Amino acid sequence: MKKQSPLTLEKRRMVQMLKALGNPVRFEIVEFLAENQMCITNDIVKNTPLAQSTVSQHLKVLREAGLIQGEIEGPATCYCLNPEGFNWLKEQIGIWLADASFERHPVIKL
Amino acid sequence: MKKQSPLTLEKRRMVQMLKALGNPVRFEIVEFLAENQMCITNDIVKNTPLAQSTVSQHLKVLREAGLIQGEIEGPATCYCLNPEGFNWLKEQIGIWLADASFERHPVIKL
DNA sequence: ATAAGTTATCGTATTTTTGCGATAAAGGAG
DNA sequence: CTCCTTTATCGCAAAAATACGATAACTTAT
Repeated sequence: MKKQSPLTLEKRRMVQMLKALGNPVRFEIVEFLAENQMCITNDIVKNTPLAQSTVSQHLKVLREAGLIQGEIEGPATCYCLNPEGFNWLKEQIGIWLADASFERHPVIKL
Repeated sequence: MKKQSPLTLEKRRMVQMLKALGNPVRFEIVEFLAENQMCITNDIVKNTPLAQSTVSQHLKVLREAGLIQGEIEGPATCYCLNPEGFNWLKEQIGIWLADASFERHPVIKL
C-alpha cells in the first residue's frame, strides 16, 4: 500500500482546468470559441440565456485556468482558446491516463 | 456566427466526468486507485484525512460518472478504475481537442 | 462634451457541493 | 447467536459555486 503524496503544482493546475471544463456553461463557451474564430465577449453572451455578468464570471474562470485568453479590441474584448493551455492539458491527460493501471485486483474468493 | 446547439448526451457525460475529476480529493482517489491494485474502500479512507462517509460520497460521484467500479468482496468493497470509462473519456477528449480550432481571430487594428 | 456600446467587478441571493456524525445493512469471526 | 468490521445512506452545517442587477471603466462616434 503506497501512501499518497500531496498533489504537485502540475496536478493542481490539471484539477483546476478539469474543474473549469466540468461545467456545462463553460464547456459550451469553449465549444463556441472553438467553432467561431470571431470571439467577442458579447457574441458569447448573446449565445447563452445568461446575463452578461454571469458570462463574464465564467470567462474569468476559464482565463484563470489558462484555457482561454482575452485581448482588448477597441471597446470590446476578443476571447480565444489558449493553445498552450489546451495542448498542455492534452499532454498531461495523455501521460496521466497512460500511467494509470487499469488492472483489476485479482479477486480472492474467501 | 454559429448558433450553439444544446449539449448532446455524450457531451453531458463528458462534462460529468470532467467535473468528477475536477476535485482534488477525487483526483487523488483516482490516482490512488491507479497506483494500488488493491483497492478496498477502507484503504482509500485511511489514505485521506477525511471521514469515511465523505470518501464514500466521493466514490459515489466517481462511480456515477463511470470512472470507477466497485465490487463487493466479502464484507468490504473493492473499487477499481473503470477502463471503459477512462478510455471513452480519453477518446472523446482527443476528438474534442482535435476539432477545436486554435486559430486566432485576425486582429483588426481600428 | 455627450451618448452609445461593451466588459469587469461588486454586492447579494440562491443553489450546489463538501464534510461530518449517526445510523443501518451486510458479511465474517468467535 | 453476538460481536466486530466495513460500507452506504441520511440529516444537517458550512463552504463554494452560480446567477443576477447595478455600477464603474473604457472606447468610439456624434
